Amino acid sequence: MHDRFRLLKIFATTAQCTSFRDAAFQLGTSPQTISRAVKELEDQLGELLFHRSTRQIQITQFGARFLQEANSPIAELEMLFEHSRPSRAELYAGRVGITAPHSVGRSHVLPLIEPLIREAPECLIDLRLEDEVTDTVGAQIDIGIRVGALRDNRFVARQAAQVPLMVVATPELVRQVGEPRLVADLIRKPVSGRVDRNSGRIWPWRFNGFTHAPPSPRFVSDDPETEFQAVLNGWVFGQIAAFLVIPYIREGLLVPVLRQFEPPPLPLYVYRPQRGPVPPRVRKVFDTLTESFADEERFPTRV
Amino acid sequence: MHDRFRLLKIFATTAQCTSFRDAAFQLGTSPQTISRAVKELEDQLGELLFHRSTRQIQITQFGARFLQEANSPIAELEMLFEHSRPSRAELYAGRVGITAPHSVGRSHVLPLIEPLIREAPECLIDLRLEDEVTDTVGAQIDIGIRVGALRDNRFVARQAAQVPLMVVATPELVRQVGEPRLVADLIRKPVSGRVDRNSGRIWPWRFNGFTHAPPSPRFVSDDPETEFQAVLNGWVFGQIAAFLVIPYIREGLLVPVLRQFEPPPLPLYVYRPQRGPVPPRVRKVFDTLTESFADEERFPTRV
DNA sequence: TTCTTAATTCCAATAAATGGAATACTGATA
DNA sequence: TATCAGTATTCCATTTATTGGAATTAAGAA
Repeated sequence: MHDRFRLLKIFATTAQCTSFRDAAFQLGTSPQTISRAVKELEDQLGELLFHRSTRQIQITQFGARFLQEANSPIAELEMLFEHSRPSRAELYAGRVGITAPHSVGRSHVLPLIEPLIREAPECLIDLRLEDEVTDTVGAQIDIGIRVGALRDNRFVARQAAQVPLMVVATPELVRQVGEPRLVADLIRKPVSGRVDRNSGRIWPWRFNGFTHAPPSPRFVSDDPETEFQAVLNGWVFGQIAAFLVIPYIREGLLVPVLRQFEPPPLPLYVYRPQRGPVPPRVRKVFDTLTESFADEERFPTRV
Repeated sequence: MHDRFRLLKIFATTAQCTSFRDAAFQLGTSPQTISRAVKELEDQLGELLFHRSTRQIQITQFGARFLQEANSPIAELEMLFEHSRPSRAELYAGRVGITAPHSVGRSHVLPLIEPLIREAPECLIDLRLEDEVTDTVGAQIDIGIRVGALRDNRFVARQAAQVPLMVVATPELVRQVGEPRLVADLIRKPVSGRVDRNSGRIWPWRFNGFTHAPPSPRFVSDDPETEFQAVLNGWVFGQIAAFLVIPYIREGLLVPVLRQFEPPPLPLYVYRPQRGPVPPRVRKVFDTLTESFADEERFPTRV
């Protein structure tokens, strides 16, 4: 028996009992175990703890003193484990690190977690917006949100929503340059392009079954929202995530075009690192996020 | 791994290291063990303790806080075991319960342990004088002293000295009634008898190869020293333990008779309960006692 | 890209804990 | 006085846990 804490626990309990048998019953074990544990503790301390006959046990003077000294550490250690395991009041206490792309994070994650902040005020949300996927380990990330395929298999990922890509422009722009009817028509229209921060290359536009690299974009940025702003300004056609454009389409500020060529929607993943236990607060945020993303009201995927 | 203390110890050590491998080396174990222990602790707490990749480990925010909280209990528990194990200064601190017959205890044990009390002032000697052997368990006895055979085998006993039995009387009494030349002569002399407290019967005198029950003792007591006092008073012949009479013989206050029939000396045992560990102070007293009893100066066995 | 090193998992060997049966013993009772 | 009931302890076989080597996976450097 090498578990010092258990040894102490057994000793402390036994000290309150009239026999080893009682102690065994209270601890849900056998008298043999008690006998062995007390003996082991005695050997470790080099002192007798109980005078014992078959009819009675009596704590030693040393044992009584040791019991007094042991009580505090026992209690402290128990507190350490009990207290660290969150109880109702602070079940959700602690930090939850979230990483998300700027586009999703600023406009949607924030509103989504608002009820959560009210419901669990003990919970500190640390939302880091970054489009590059550098959050593998060092960054203290509990939950990640990404649009598109996840290459890393160390995550447990859940597809929470679908993100259609829509080619949009302002009604004015469409009136000026005409509405494209085929993808090939885009060649003659002003279009935007987005630069992949990692590779430095311009992302090709996606369509149903094929891709189309804008040959001569009129505006290029590495930031989706900046690109979107260019579209809103009426400068260019852009292929933009549905959740960004749908509110504007509904208000008539943007019009979608080439809808029959719309590509399969991109998956939106909510994921978390696979290893280690999942604290309740993290699970709570994770569940809240996935539920909220599935809510068409909060996260529109259709016009 | 159920040893919470070890878990904490591993965690605390690892928190100071740059890798699990380092921690394993410091703790004299393998990286597997570290990995498993940290994982186990994480599972018990429901929280991640280290962010870790193959190249670096980084303690979690929760881990850092937990480390702070854990430090005190770890230290306390270590103190409990370290401190309770006596260190130089108070190696001999604590109580030593000794039981001895009145005759031996009052006159000889006290002087024998005198140097010990000076040498180990931390040590509390609790000397209980009782002739009956009732000190089996409840009485907090660490060391016992008995003259004669020990029936109980639960003791580890050491024969520390021999106690010859001598038939003595005052020179005056011998002059008055004549010196006995044969054991049978005792029938016509005044003799003492000692009552066994347990059985209530009078002990027979012992001689070399036979015993002799005093047929008509002139004085009887259940206390050896009272009996001895009667002899000193010149009332009777008595068969008395050598260590009591020798000083008086040397001063000429008593004379031994019938020496050629002297029985084999009784063994004097120093013993201690077999079970449980032997604290240094008990061993110290035990050794001091056995050594002292073997010292002819302190415990005379020959005239 | 490949190479090196670390964390982790798997698995078989080793070590430890467990509880039933037997033993030894105490205190009480007939 | 002898027997009985109840307890601590030891022994031993079974079960359980721990350990470290080998293989796997991954991250950072060259």
